[in-house]
Amino acid sequence: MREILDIQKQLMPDLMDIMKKRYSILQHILVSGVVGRRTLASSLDMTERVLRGEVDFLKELGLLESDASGMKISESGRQLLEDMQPIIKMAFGLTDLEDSIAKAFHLTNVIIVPGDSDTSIFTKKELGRAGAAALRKYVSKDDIIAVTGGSTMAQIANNLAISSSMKGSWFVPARGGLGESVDMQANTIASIMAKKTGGKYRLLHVPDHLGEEAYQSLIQDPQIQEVVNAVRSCRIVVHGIGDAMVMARRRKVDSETTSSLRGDGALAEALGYYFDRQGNVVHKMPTVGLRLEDLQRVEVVIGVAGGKSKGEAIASVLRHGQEDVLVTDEAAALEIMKHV
Amino acid sequence: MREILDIQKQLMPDLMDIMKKRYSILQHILVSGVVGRRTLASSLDMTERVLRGEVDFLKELGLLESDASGMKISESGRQLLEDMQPIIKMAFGLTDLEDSIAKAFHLTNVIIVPGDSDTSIFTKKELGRAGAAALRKYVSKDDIIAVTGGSTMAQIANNLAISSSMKGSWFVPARGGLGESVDMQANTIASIMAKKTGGKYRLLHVPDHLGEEAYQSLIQDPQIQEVVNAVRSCRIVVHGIGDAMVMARRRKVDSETTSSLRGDGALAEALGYYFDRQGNVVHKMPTVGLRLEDLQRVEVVIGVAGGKSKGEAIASVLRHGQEDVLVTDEAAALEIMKHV
DNA sequence: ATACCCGGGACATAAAACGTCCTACAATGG
DNA sequence: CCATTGTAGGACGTTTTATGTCCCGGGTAT
Repeated sequence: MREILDIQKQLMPDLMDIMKKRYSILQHILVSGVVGRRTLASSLDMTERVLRGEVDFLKELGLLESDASGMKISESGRQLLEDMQPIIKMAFGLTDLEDSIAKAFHLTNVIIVPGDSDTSIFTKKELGRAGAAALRKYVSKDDIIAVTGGSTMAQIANNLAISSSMKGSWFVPARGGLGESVDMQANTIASIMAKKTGGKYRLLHVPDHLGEEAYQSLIQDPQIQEVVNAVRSCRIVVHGIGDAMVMARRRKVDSETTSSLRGDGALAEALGYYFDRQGNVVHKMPTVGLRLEDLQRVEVVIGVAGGKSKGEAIASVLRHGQEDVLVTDEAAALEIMKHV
Repeated sequence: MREILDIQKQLMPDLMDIMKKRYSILQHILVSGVVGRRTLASSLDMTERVLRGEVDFLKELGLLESDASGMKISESGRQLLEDMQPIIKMAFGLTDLEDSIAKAFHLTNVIIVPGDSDTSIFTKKELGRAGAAALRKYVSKDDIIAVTGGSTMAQIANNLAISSSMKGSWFVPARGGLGESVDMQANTIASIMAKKTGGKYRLLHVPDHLGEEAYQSLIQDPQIQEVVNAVRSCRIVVHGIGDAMVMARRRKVDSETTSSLRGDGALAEALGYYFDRQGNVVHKMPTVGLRLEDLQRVEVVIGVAGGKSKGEAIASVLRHGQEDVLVTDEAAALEIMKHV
């Protein structure tokens, strides 16, 4: 049932907008009884002429009638409106959630896919598709795009396709080695994305668990420096968000640091930084690349994460306030709303 | 499930066309493997430029990829196409039926609503809605519209609404008294339609079972003559189609005529004429108004009838070859196709 | 009677769609 | 190896559509 709308959305992204527009016109006319064009236009926040176009169309379809005293809904229009109620609720329930989250955390765009990535592999794939679509929407020619690792990011990479708008783009890992397994590393993701889209890539080969001395000499290396500079001048960042403890375990962080994290109330992880409930940074991984302060200069920061278990973590990162776009799933979104 | 598509068809018929267009483009690309714009355009019967617009759009959406050697479908495009299969079939299965019937009987337009009017009152209402929509589509200012009686026609009248394009129209009964009950009479239907649309009407008051002498003097009456002339100069005819025997019974035709009808193989009735399987007229009701030969001059003849039981009758009338537009239901349409 | 709001006509303008042609490039077949 | 064919994509003038902005005659309520 909902599936059918999701499929149609893929083929005609503006379908929902048109549907909602026409529905709300009819809805307003229904509740108003008889109403005039100008009155209706201002109450719907449309220009008169645009409304007129729609109204003429709806009249063609026999969904509303008009005479010199104004417009009113026809019988078939009323019936249609009634039949549409459940569809509208289904279709725009998530839209309302998106708007709420966007407003609560001052984001420019929120995309929610139905389901729960924790329990459904399909939802996870869908999250990847939506993430890829979001990236495609914001990218422009010759952009530098910094990406992180993780299974969600891997899904996004999976769903990217060759595209002329990304042909000149550079994909780079946002940060160096973070101790992830190879196929989930930022380096891997960046190269896959580049291959899929026809773009180019540069990698940051920074071994994990480097001593301080070796680390210092490494970051002096001109090659490394060049990539790091590219990363810090990126226009777009796409990153995953994780639960702090889960990430610490996955990255085999030593027990001392782990207990320190726990003590500081670390909840979330993103871009190698650990955040507490209030969105404060309580720890950062020792590696090179994009620093949190660089984000202010980055034009588009896209966070992608889903699953009920990650809801609280996502809320923490959002509270830190550097995100522009969030791509998540329904289950996580509902959790996020509990923490506003 | 199908409901949602029907609703969308009502609210955004234009989007459904777009959906079909984009689907068939993807479909063609899928089966062609790699194909070029010009080749595809001719095989889809589109101009190159229009196809190009769509293709650019689909590329934006990541549903297809293109390089110098041609276009091919992307993985998400292939997946989408698969997911859409049932939706397209549900949404446009009837469209294919419509085309087949239109072609078989040389009609300019066929409209099929889902369901079976025999068993579902909802389908019957839907048939009325579709009939009203068809009439609205063909009517222009100050037309004379001749209508017949019957329950289906009554449903059409029900679904008409006030409309500026019909304000100057005249509604007239196609033929005089045919022995139907009052609320299903052509006279009644014509007056209801006029009231609903804001149009005007003239009636033909011809009592049933009139003697030959009285009949002759009646049709000499100037008032009657005037209406009859109006009827015969109508631009649009909307009529029902019935099963011959059912109609004979309903009109209380005497037993002699009934058995003669049976002997002649009368199958269908329309406009007071009885037709056999081949579409030949085998009997006509003795009354005034539109004659079958007048139909040739009528610009738009719209036949409206549904229900599995009427399928064969509809096919008979269609075979007579005077129809331009047919509005029917799925069950009848399937029966009709058995008689091509 | 009057003041107001109505739908709908009109028109200039901005924007989108479209038809048409061209160019550089890849593949294919001799 | 080259000619031929088919490809995407750029360019540009034209047509169609969408939109903003008025205005007018006609109902309606006060």
